[in-house]
Amino acid sequence: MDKKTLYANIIIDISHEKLDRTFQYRIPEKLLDQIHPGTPVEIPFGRSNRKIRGYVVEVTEEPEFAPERIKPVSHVIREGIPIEGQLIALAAWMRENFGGTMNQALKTVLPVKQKTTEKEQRLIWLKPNPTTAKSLLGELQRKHQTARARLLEALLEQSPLPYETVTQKLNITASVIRAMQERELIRVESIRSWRNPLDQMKKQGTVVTLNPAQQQIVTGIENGWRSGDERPCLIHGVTGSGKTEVYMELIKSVLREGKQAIVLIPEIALTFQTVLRFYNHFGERVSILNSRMSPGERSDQFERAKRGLLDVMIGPRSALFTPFPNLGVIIIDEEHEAAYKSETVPRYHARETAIARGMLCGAHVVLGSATPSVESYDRAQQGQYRLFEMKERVSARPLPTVYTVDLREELRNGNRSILSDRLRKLMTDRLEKKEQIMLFLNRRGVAGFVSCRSCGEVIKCPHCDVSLNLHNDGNLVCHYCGYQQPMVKKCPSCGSSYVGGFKAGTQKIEQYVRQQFPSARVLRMDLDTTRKKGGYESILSAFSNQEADILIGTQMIVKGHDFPNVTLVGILAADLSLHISDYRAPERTFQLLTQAAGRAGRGCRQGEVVIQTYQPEHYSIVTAAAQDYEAFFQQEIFFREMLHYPPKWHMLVVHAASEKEMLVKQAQDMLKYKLLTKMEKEKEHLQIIGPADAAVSRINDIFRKVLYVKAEDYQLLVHAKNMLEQEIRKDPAFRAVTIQFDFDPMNGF
DNA sequence: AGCACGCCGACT
DNA sequence: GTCGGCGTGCTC
Repeated sequence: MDKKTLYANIIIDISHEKLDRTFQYRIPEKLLDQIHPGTPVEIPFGRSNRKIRGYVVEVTEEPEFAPERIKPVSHVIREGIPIEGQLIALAAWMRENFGGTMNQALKTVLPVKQKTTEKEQRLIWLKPNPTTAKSLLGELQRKHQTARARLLEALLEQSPLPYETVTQKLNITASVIRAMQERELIRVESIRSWRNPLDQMKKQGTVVTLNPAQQQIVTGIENGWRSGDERPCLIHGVTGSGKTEVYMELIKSVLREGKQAIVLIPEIALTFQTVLRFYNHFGERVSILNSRMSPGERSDQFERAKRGLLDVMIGPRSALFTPFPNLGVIIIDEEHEAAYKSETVPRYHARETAIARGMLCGAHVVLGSATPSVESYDRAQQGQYRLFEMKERVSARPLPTVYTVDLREELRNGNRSILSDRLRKLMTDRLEKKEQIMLFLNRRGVAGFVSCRSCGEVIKCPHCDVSLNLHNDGNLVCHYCGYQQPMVKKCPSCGSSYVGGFKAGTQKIEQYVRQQFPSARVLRMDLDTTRKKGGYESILSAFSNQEADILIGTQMIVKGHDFPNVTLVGILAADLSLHISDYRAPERTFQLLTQAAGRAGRGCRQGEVVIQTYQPEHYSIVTAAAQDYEAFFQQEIFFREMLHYPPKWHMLVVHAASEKEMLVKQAQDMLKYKLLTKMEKEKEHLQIIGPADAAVSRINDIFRKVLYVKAEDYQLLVHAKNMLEQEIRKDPAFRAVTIQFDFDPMNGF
């Protein structure tokens, strides 16, 4: 095979919007094996071929330009890969492993260059004293050097002047400013003031002492690091076991080596208390990111990190790309959270990406959770991660007592209400004792599954083992394979005609609770009540200040908030989240129940938890009630293996969307055909399912279909994706269809 | 950003 | 004619 000429797309190391794109250069043969995405190179640029630095972003065979006009790369810059190069290399890794274009990956990793924000100010000062300046002005006017005279005159009036005023209002170009600087007529000074999200915080300087269990874990992890063990560490610690102190201790030891730390947390857990704990420890050298910050504010934080003004960055998924020059550790708290998977292209998983970044720059990765993802725990079992267990709550607070209530039995006993007898009695008791209660309804993602109220049986797809969804046309549909059947009239298991969907929402529950306990003060927290700005915080702080006795809510009430006075948690319909049409439903359910249960008894009093369910025998519920993660995991991994789901197998979802339904169908059929023909050899290791309608098959008149490809080997799916991406680029038939890839999806389909 | 190019008025 | 300043447009 003859050697093709390769080209490198390169971004220039200059911060100016006009140059914020790639330029293409030829790769000389002798540099071929040294040039990869992220490599810093020197290139000739512009008419004068002045030598400048750039970063390789992509290597391609396709010249996007008349080949004779493409200049060659001069050479590779050797001395250390700076942070930009690392992040570009990371972007390339993300593109390869999660799909999309290099541009999309770069936009995710490198924050868009901000135009000079209000906070960045360059000032121009008059250098000579006014008398000399005046005589100079006369001279300039005599020589008709209009631009210089204009600037000098303005400066005599007022000095300093902002750079922008000078260039825009006075219409002075940069070349004039440079020339005047050289002749010592003016002085340009840039002041950078940073917006600091933690400005008003007051440091309290607490001293944290670790208990023996925490200290043991810190020592264990550090010993591994010292002996060169580069495997990620997974800390499995029950709620309340004090993982945060362990993180802080690990961060301290990394800082002692002059390195920096990133702490990822789900956005919803980024509370004032959490941040304050870190701030008390690390003071001014901590910053945070969150979704409410303006682009300018965010890029300020990145800029501070890059300039060595910060040591610790706390934030959601995107904080992973903080440009620390010498990153030492990445900590991912609540590593099982679905929020770590991006919903936009590239659909990367922060956990995998963190591990990739760790490899690139030699940083350690620490994962922590009370309910580790099945993926992570499996890897720990396989020895790919080091596993650390924290089984006790701090200061030996007992775990709550958990009762499971069978709602079918309640129905037989004539109780059709939302509250079981046991929960009602316990609620009355707590209201008398002036202790607080949380009622939890895990109903997110519940889209019309059908179950028997009498025996608990859920109508499932005979091919996919996920629940069927009731569509408006009266049919039951499987969102994995497209299987359809008419709505059942009777329960196929027990013959009862009491079958249907579960409809109760938080509003209805609130009404009922108010009616049952007229003297209780009730708060409700769901999408409706938190939509208003600050609604979320105000409800939480009201409950925290004991302005209410009962808090009713969805998912969002169970994530990481400590209410010491809560001693009773009621989970109203635990099996609701079991029936999302998603293979992760049992895992999600176990996690939610465990988290909800963990809310009870965080203070000094023992807590109690009531789990109401139609399926008390389901392993997710049994193991959650027993607070036995290990048992849940064993059961779950067995099913995953048997049904070829992640982490034992891997899954590539191909989404196609278009305004024309025909085109979507054609595109998916074509992609399936390509998979079958272009991967002849590997075909037997692939399972191709679909195409089928997406869970929401039509949004705003855009039709959507999905195709599933499963394989035991992740790399085989990457290969399949690369092949399909190439076909999509080649064939104009795909122009009118949007195709996206999603590996090991997290959020239903 | 930084450079060349071309236009324009001023000076010899 | 030529010189230097100034604005414009382009950079693979």
